[in-house]
Amino acid sequence: MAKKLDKSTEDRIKAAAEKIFLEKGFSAARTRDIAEESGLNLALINYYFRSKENLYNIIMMEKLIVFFNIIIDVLDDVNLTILERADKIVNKYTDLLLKEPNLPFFLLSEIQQNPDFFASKLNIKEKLVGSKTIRNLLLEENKKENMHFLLSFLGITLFPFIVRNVFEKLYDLTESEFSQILNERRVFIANLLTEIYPKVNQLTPEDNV
Amino acid sequence: MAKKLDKSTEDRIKAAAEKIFLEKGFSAARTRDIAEESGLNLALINYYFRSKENLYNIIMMEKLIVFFNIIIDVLDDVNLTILERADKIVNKYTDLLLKEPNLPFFLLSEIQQNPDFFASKLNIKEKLVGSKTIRNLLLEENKKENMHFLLSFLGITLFPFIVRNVFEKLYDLTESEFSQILNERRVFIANLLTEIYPKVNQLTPEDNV
DNA sequence: GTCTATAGCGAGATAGAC
DNA sequence: GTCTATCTCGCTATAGAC
Repeated sequence: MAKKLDKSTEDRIKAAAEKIFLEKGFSAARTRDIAEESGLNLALINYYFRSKENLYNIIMMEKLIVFFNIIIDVLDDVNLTILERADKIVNKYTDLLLKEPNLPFFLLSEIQQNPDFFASKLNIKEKLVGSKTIRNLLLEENKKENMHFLLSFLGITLFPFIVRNVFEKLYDLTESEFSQILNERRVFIANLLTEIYPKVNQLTPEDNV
Repeated sequence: MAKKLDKSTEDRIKAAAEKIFLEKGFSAARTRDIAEESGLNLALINYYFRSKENLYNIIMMEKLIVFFNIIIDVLDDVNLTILERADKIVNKYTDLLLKEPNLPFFLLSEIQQNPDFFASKLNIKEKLVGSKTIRNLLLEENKKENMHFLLSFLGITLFPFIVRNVFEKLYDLTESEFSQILNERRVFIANLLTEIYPKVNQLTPEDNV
């Protein structure tokens, strides 16, 4: 505690860049926007980070890690049942994405533009696909069913955050009204998963408690 | 039939622009890319469409209509039960998005950058929120539950197309392998909806058959 | 380390020949 | 209508004073 209250110049640039890149994406973001947002000077961005692209990559890496670690950290926690793990993932994503609404879209656009780079970096792939739970899911005979379940679970959890803007505009909801829906959704998803639990139950025999 | 086999210059530019904009988005797309893709000349883009932005808007409008009409057209079809309508929507989106994988992301990025413009244009909002079925969903006392159901249904249906690249890379799937999963998913979703049908059933009393 | 001024280039748009 | 050549501007990056 009691770290420096006023952030270093480097941190101020990073914070500003994070905001701008997450809002606009790489191409539409201008280094001038970042300079203005940080209250600092254009030249300092290159002094500290060498180039716009380098700064972008640093932020993108950090965000990829934050995002995927939510799943990675919980996936093989054998102290929890599958449903408890699912619940924990839902809650952690809800906490994160209420704070950083632009995050899913930011990561998607990066992966969209640069899929091979995404696959090779950060050994996210190894950690995810190498996890015991995922291996169980994918090595079984009903691999396809498991893939559908995974897509559905993540869809139910993440899709509302991805289309947040669309729904707010279509239904004239304020940000805080939609935030409330997203908060309530933790329970809705938990109930939904319980209802279809027999199905889940079949899918990961080794892991169930 | 027997329309001109070789498309007009205008159509060739539009086709090329569609491809490039859907791949790269507005900012990253260059008019030079579009010229090259069409096999035509840079100057012709401005001759026919006046500006990059104008060309982009034309394409974006068309795509918004195509995308939202899938829901709008089926929503109030009283000849179908709610489940049959859901099924039809799933199948129509699957057909469309197998052909145009970049479409959801393209529309999302537009709405992300320009939410107010999206809301005001094309009276998509009026058509969607004005539909009898949606009004029933939203005017009831259990409005919140219905919103959750809608988010879940669309999430299960559309999310796999949105994260297509991510899953292909993480699980080393070819395009055609994932296409097969998406095709099989029509049935998976139909079954899932049947399982949770009692819930659906409560939600739209006026409409059920 | 921080700033101002500017170099250098890439991209959209257009003039003008055919 | 279609092309080549070019104008112009806005952006990233950097030189150089403090």
